[in-house]
Amino acid sequence: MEQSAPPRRITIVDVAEHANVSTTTVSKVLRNAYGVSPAMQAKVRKSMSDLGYRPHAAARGLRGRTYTIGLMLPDIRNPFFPEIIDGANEVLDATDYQILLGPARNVREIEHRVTEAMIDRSMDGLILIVPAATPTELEQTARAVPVVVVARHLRSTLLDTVVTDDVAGAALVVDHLADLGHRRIAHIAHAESQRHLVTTMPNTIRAEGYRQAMRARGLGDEIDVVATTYSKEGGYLGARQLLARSRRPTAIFAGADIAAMGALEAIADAGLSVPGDISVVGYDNTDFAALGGIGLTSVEQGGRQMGSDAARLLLERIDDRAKPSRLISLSPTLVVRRSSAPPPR
Amino acid sequence: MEQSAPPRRITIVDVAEHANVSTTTVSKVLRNAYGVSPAMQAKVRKSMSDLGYRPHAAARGLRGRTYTIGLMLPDIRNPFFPEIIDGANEVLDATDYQILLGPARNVREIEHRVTEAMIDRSMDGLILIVPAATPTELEQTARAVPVVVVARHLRSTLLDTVVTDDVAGAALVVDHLADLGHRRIAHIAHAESQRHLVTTMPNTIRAEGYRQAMRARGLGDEIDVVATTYSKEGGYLGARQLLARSRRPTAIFAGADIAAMGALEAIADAGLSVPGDISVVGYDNTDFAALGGIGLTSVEQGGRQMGSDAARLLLERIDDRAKPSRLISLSPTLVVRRSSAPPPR
DNA sequence: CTGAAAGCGCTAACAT
DNA sequence: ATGTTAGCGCTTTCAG
Repeated sequence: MEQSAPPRRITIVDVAEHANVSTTTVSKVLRNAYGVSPAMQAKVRKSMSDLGYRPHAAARGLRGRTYTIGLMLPDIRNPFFPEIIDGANEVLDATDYQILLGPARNVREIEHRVTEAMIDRSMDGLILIVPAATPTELEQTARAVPVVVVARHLRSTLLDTVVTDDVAGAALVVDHLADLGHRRIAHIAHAESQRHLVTTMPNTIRAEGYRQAMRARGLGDEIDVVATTYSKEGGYLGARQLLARSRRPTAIFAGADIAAMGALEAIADAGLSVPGDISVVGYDNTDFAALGGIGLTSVEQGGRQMGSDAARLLLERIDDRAKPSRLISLSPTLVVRRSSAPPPR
Repeated sequence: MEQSAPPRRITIVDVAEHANVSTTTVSKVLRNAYGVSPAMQAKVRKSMSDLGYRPHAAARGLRGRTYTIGLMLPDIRNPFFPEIIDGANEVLDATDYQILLGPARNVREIEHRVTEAMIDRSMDGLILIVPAATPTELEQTARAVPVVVVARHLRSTLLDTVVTDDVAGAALVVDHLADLGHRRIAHIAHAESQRHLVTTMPNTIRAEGYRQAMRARGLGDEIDVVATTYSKEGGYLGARQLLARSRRPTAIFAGADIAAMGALEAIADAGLSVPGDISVVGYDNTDFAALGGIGLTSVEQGGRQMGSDAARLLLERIDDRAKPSRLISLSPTLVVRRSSAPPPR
């Protein structure tokens, strides 16, 4: 009942009084700024902990930094993104920066709203995971705040980028399956609604990589792509279409593990076995792929690495907005498990 | 190359000049505050859109609100949480509030750090999903900022709560399996490391509900709980232990769908079939449970509902911090699918 | 109904 | 090496 009024926050002024110094000195200690004697340092720090002082990030932001990094991701249901986030946290944990997540729920408008919200809250930098925005929009954002884009194949002087070589990743899959003797290798893709994004989105590049690799193996006539979405439902529906073909594929390459999950369901529902009747290969090598009975062959992108690289690039750009932009491209590897084997007969 | 200096932000002052009014008026329009004539309203709004003005949330926060709501969740890998988040967004989308997520990575210290970070960024309110903090700590937090706790069985005058009846949920499962003829019904629980939290955490209450229900059905002697974690790995390990029993259970009740997933893997690895050899029931009714081949019987908690209720409670508390606290308790239901059937023979 | 002016907690020139 | 002081963009008394 005693709805005790929220006790007034301890401010820099309280600390200054307690330590008998000026607020400037306290501020300097706070920022580890140059020009404070060790003695002062200690005295001020003592006052801070005595009083239980915590800097007010929002207020700091009005002049300097908020020590906040915004991470936009398309949705929170895709198990690949946590890897990236873990990677980013790995480097940020050691700093004063705090990550806050903004999921875009796979809607362009929401992505836009979230991104603006982050800027309006004066975050120090943004990590954008597979954003659906146009390159122009992204550069616009990058003009307002340091930005690192993850998993979009674009290059700009205004922002840094971290990607994996999706063409190579798709080729790994096709080559692996072709080496096993498969010819009818189908691909479940994520449909791209934005026409101008075709050259920069990982899903379209993965599909294109699949086509190239098929041709390179002399399997151009067997190219078979169904475009749904990278989701359990998408994989399920895609696989159902493929299984209904008169000449059924002997192998399915799903553009994402989460879609492979759906495909596995559809295959089971159809009374077929993996890999006996049909091989399945995923992409992302999420922990689900590794687990027990499934044993999904999948492409490892190095999500943690992408995340930590992104965080590092961002920190460096925050410290020096003028530094030349960088593009980090990681090479994928294939992790072979039980879901891929030679075709039947 | 033209590292054009980030164009200065449009502020309330620019708008005021453009509209030939004072900043006060602009501020009032911004907040829909009382005492501005319709004419003024229109004029100011026009200037705002002409200039592309966007309020600086961080600056607003220094005096009033930031229109930001922080949502802390234990981890982003559990597929149940997105439901809650969707529910919360459902009500918040219509407002000026923006949700930002802070994952705690299942570590108490990180949860604490995240929560403080949200307060320091002067968020207007916090939604805490299954926090691991003690009731005292939670009340402490609630003194600093409006708080709604989701999925902890606690009652406090300082904060609002949304829960489901976990005792009833566990009973639904036990009764269903017992009705099918099962006697050796085992439970995979999430171990509680914090002793004092035993009475308020959903996992412990679910386990206790299981015990009660078993006794009520005269199956007290068959009670069998393995405590691992609510995760794929936890379910896998738990099921392996259970399958190794000399008298193997004929049914497994996993405290969360994600653990049930692991259990299903372990059962498949052991060469057993579901539900032929063993029945499996989950909790949370995540979309994974519904999908295709799996068809997992599971307890529906109404995650979306929990999320939207939480958001509503929070908005109301933000508007009136003195209003009496409320506890919303939802009743779970059982969704029966193919993974549960009568025991063998 | 509208405006002037004093902060919110902190940083960054600019003194001293 | 330390202190004074003017803002950052906005809200909010308090006058008019």
